[in-house]
Formats: sequence, structure tokens, C-alpha cells
Amino acid sequence: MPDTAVAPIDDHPSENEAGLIFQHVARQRIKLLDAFLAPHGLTSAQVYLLNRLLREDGRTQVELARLLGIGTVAVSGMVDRLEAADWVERRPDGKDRRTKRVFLKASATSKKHVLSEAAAQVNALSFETLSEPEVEQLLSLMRRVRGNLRDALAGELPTLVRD
Amino acid sequence: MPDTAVAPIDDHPSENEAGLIFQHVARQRIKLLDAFLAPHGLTSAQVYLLNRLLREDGRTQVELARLLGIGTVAVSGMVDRLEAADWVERRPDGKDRRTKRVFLKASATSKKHVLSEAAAQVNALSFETLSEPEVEQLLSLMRRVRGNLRDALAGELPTLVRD
DNA sequence: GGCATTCTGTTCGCATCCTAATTATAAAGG
DNA sequence: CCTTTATAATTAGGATGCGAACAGAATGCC
Repeated sequence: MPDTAVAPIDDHPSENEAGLIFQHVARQRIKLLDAFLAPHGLTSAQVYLLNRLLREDGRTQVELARLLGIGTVAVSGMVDRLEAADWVERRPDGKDRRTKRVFLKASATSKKHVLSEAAAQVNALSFETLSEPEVEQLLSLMRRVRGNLRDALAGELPTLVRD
Repeated sequence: MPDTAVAPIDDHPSENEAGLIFQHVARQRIKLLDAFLAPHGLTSAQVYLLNRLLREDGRTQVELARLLGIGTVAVSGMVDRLEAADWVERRPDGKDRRTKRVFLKASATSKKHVLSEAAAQVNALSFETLSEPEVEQLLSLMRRVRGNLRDALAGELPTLVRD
């Protein structure tokens, strides 16, 4: 077995909890989703993109970037890999020769059920011990934090204390 | 200017919000922290490690992995880069010839203020519009989610629906 | 004592994300 | 029309994280 995994994350109620817990949760969710998807030859990020296309096929790469909250460079690489594995294909736009639209191929649409179910399972396990109102509250607070961060990244950064 | 950044994340209250918001928040926090640290030649992950050493210097790499919630491979690479940039140094353990302990160098300890202040600033901006009790509740819920995910990753994975 | 097991750290290869810079195309203004 | 500006996608290069597989050292059990 791999000797790289190092076991439980520290649980001390130390002040750095606030600093790392967001990253821990995000990474653990990715890990769990990857475990579900590995048998199907997919990764978590790829499934987020495919699920997006299942809802509205034929998006441009810029649209996908916006919808997924990542940059166009990341989309470009992911579509490369998805195309190489025959999950999607790029097609020219017709009206604008710069843009390429991404379409699902049959291999992807036939796995529709797996894709949405995997994401749902991760949510179910994440929120297992939370009540319905608690989940709502958590998501509501997270949306507000995301808004704060968006504002902070959009504006001028306050200067740090002098070195 | 860079044309890779693609602007605001979609704000539709769609059902995938739960699926991506954790990653959005984690990544935005990293981005903000990186912006603060770039002038000092540091990255966010490096500062998490350095801050850990500021609290207790001379940890082994396995201890650091546990405290940071990452694998030993990731720690190895990060210590490589930190050592190359002269922020830390590895020293043998004396009792156990396998282990290497990581110590801060003067260049790091002299920036102590910057390191902790940057992390504090990111928290302040993240929680700007939240009241004190709301922050507490958010962190409490996040800790429970982390616990759920830890359990899920430790146990047997439920099998997905058939393809 | 000796051999199997466990543990620490590393190297390798990969996926994902970033910024900066480049190419190609489209749109806008004089 | 033609120059400037904006947009879509890509390439190049780096950081972070993972799992697999390995070497070397410690430990445990007979």
C-alpha cells in the first residue's frame, strides 16, 4: 500500500484552523470524488466540466471557464485531456472563427447517471451529520464568504504591515 | 494585461453551487494570500508551512504533513523549494537517521510579522460581512463536514449506482 | 540473533491550477 | 479602409497536490 498518505489531519482547536480548514474540506471532497470516479477513468475536475455540459451542451471554452470559476488556460488543458479520452469534442463556432464549442460524445452521455450520482454522493457524505437547515446555513455563509473574496480580489489590495 | 482571468464566478443559485463553492472559496483564499505574498517571494502554501514552524520549530517532515493535512511527498517538494530559497534548512535528527527536522533560517524569522499578518488579512477579508457568531458557526459546521469526509475516506466507499 | 514489518523520506509521473505572453480573429473609431 | 482595441484560445513555465514504488533505517516478534 502507498506509504505517502499520512493519516488524520490534526484536530487541535488551534487558531490556524480557520486558515486551513477551507482547503482541507475542498481537497477531501476532491479525493472522495476521485475515488468514486477512478473505476470509470475520470477525475473530479473533468466530471464538473462534463456535468456542466450535460446541463447545456456546446458551451464555448470561455463560458465553461466562467461557469466553473477557473481560467481559460485550465479549461484548455482539461478539454485537451477529455478530447484525447474521447469524452468530448471541439467544434468550430461558424459565426466566430476564434471560438470553439465543446460537445459531449456518446461515451459521456451514456454515463450521465454515474456523473451526477458521484457528485451527489460526495455531498451526501459531506453533510451526513448535518440537518437540512444546517446545510442551508452553511451554504449561505459560504456564498457570503465567496462574495467577500470576490470583492477583495477585484479591488485594491490593502498593503500589509511593513516588513 | 493578462487575458486569462475570466472574471466573476457565475452567481446563479443552481444546484451545483454546493458542488463547487468549497473549491471556489479555497482557491480564492489562496489567490488572495498569494497576492499579498508575491512581493516577498513567497507562496501561500509555503507560508502555511513557515507559520507552522514559527509556532514550533524543528518539526520532522511527517509531523509537518500531519499538521498541514497533506502528504509527505508534498512536504518533501515544498521543503526543497523553501531550502533552495534559503527560508529553512533540513538537519538530521541524531536519534533516528531516517528523519530530517526542518528549521527556520534567519531570513524567515525576520519576516515573522509579514507571515502571520498575511494569513490574518485573508481571514479578515473573507469574513468581512459576517458577525462574530456567524464566523464561529461557519467554522463549527466546516469542522463537522471535515469530520464526515475524514470518516468517509477512512471507511469503505459505498458503491455507486451501476453504470 | 535474525527476519519480517513498519516507518521516513525520496523520485517519478500525472492532473490541476495559476500568470505571462502569443496568435488569430472580431469589433470599433477615425 | 485601416489602425486600434478587445476577445478566444493556446503555449510556456511554475507551484501544489496526488498515488505508486523505492531505499534506508528502525522495530518487533519468534
